[in-house]
Amino acid sequence: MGYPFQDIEHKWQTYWAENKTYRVAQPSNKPKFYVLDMFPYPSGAGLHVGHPLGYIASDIVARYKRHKGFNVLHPQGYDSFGLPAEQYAIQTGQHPAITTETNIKRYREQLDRMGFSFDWSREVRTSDPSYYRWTQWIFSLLFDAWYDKKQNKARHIEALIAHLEQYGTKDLEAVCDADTPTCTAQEWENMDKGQKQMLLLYFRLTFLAETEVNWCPALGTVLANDEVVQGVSERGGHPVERKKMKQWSMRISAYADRLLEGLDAMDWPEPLKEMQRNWIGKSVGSNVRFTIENSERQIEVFTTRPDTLYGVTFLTLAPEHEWVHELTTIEQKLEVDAYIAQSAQRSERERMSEVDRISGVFTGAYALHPLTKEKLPIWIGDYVLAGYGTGAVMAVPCGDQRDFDFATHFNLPIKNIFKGVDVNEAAHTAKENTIIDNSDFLNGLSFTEATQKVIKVLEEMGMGKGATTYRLRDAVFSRQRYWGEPIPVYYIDGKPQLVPDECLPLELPEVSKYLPTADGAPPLGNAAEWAWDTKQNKVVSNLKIDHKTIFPLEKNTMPGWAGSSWYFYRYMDAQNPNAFAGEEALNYWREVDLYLGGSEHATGHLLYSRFWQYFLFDFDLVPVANFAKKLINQGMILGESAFMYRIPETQTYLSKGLCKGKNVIPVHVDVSLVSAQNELNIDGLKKWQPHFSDANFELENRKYIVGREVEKMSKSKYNVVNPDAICDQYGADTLRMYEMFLGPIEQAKPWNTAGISGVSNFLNKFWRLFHDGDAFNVSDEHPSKDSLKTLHKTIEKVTQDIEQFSLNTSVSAFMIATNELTSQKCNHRKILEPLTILLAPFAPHICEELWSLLGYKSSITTATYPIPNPDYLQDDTKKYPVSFNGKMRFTLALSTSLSKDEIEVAVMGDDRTQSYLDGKTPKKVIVVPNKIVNIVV
RNA sequence: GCUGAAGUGGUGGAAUUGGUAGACACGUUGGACUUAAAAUCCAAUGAACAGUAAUGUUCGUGCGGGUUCAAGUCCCGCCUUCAGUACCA
Repeated sequence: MGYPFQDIEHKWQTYWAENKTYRVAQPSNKPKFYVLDMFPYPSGAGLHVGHPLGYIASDIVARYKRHKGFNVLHPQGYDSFGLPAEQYAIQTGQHPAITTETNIKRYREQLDRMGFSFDWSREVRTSDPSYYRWTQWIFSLLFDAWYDKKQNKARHIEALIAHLEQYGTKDLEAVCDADTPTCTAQEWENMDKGQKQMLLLYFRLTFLAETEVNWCPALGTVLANDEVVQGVSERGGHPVERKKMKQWSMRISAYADRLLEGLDAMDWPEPLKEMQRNWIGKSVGSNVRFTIENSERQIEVFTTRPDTLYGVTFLTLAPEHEWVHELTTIEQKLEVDAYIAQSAQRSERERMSEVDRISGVFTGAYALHPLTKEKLPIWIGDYVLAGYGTGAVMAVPCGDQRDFDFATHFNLPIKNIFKGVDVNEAAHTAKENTIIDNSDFLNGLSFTEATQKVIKVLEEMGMGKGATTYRLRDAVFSRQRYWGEPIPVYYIDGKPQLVPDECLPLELPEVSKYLPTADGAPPLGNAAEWAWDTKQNKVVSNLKIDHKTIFPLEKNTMPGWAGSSWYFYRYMDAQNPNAFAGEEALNYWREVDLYLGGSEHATGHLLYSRFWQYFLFDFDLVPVANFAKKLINQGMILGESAFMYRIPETQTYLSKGLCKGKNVIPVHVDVSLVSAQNELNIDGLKKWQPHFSDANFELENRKYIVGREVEKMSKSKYNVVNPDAICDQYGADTLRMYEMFLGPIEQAKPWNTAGISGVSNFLNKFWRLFHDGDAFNVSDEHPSKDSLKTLHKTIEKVTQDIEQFSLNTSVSAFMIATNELTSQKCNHRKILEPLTILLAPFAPHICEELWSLLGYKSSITTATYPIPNPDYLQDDTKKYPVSFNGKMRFTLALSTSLSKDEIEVAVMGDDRTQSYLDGKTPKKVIVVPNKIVNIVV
């Protein structure tokens, strides 16, 4: 029988909870270490074995650092605003807060069973008013801020107002978007309050604007770009369409450059940084203006290849471009209108599946080339996107493949401007080693030279200038949902006003229904009390709205990423009623030292959080701009789904081996009904879902064998493995070690219990080593040299592995050590003590028990981490490859303690060496740094 | 298409970063204990060939080349898988 893990685990979990063992002292004179997991959304399905992978790894580091003498902050909490609880509320009428509370309770039970060392006194929940009060506060801060490009930081809006009073919008061009109105100081002074407010909205870091958004009719809400996957909503897979709406946005684009440049210095995984770089998508080039024939208008295009300006043969505008209607000639009008209507109808999804399709229409208008004054036809094509650059391109068919295809398709001219390059078949897109030709003053220049020269000439002419564009869009911040943070804003004559800071939190009101209202307003429109009384400074009934002192409140709520963009600071000082975190706490903990989470958050949470941190840093509210020193992406644990195979239109299921060449429909079955050998438990199946009771099964070798496929773990695929079941059968320590043993932490892998007995055996063996029957049995004698060697080798290896985050190999190191100690029959106290502390981060319960059997109190605070003794680490011999006259012949074991002369002797003394030497005396023996012994005869 | 990661036994995965490939574990086979089973312990286990045997030889890290005394590791060219992204001018 194995060791009594159930008793032990229960005993210590109770002990830790009662003694508040993991509560963190602050401040402390110890060095700090902050290790954090991305907090979970508490879903109704509970935790599956995939969730804890990262938590176990971070818990191991946290426990290790504690033993190493660090003051470790290792908190946990819940990202508890979210769509599923709201959808459940819509279906059942149960308040999302109740659903959330229930789910959190379940999560907590599951987490506690795995023996995590979280300091629960610092728990945060994003849906708790005492928490989202500060989310709202940061929103207000962003509202009262603008980005000063000259100082390259965010500043208070008062500084902008001062500027406007003195200079108007002069010198602010670089700060704002192209469509920002301009004014003089005088004009500013003459504006009324509302007009001023509207102008300021063009500068505020969170602002209200008419934006084209991803509208999901099925969910009744707006989705962020990263919540839309392949044209359908990430959650639920509903279709998404483009729609213009008045929305709150966050001016993340102001930080595009800093977000990009900041990446270089960060210790985050390179693939993740690359994803963020692509997402920000910086392109350097220039804007070029083209005068329209017979018009005052100029069309501005963005290009990354100004050097190819002489290769332009036509212009293409996006169908949504604002001047399309104005430009189109009467003859072309019908055709153009039809094209615009048709492309507006095409969904994102269709656009994507028809990438190859070339479509477009001529407007009838012409532009003039800024240098040659040639007439260039203006076309419309949906390969040009309204939302990127200026929504217009200069088409250079010889240098861009899409322009080339478009030109070929519509028989437009193609002009070659590259020396010695054939552009009859395809465009020449390479920049390097290309010489510009046929381009007047640019002839003979390279890409770089030509680019610089063209931009200079265009700038002198006033027809263009160097420009940079980003793919990164401002983030839409409004959601038409109930279960989110209320936006602390009310409206006077449609102009947004902040709810005063001292009145926060602005708490979520009760509503009669969680659906949008009949007239399409968000769910908060259903609230009876949702108006702001500016006299009393409180929420009052909607009926009292008089637009004099009582005004309507904002009905949108914040998106899911709002609360998760700053939560790591709240853990530092979770109970503080006066600040999001106190100064003392912020200056002590500073930033997260190690952050663990999935790479799926690369362009969402991790980018938005960086944005907010830069902003808070600009306002001197946090000590560092970078919130996480080191980041590790743990790989996802996938499920191994099981399938039965049904013959269509029957209740007959074929065992996997019988399906060959037959038309069968795979049907998911619950993985808990399947053995490790893929045999289906048919009786269990019939009990699981009664409609299988009259099914027929065609067996092979009297067994029904299921098919397997690796998929994401999900309730609907019946492939979820609950960690509780593993804890029941093997214990939490085994689960913890097995999840680490599965492979490198960063790697995605399917969950498979095939190997778990190996880890379980190891813990039992380790236990038995120090037990005689049921009795604890250690020897106080001095351990043998071999045992000490085993011990110190293991200390060194495991310590290195934890530092390098190679936790799978450290589990192996423990297994090797236990095997060696077993064969040495070593049960010495002096071995067990350090080994227990070494193993404690991985298997805390069994180690606490052994530690107390050794006669000590809880190891968490009393034990210090062992240090390897180098005396026991040296091997007696080292193996060197030996080469003769530069040719390697064989490997020779040499004592490490030998001097250079002695090495020669050792070489000479070896039989095989002698036979190679063939009686000759070596001229010299060279020991080179890479451990090769060279013998020159 | 672009960007990134990865391809090693029947399986999960090691390999001190250029130096005995396959650690550790699962699985499999054989053995011990047992009336029996479970549990536990011991041994073998990349492939092929030769040998009664100890052992020896050859081949082996997706494919094809290259550098080197020496390549899973470095270089060049391919193939495959996974992830992100996509008419981004």
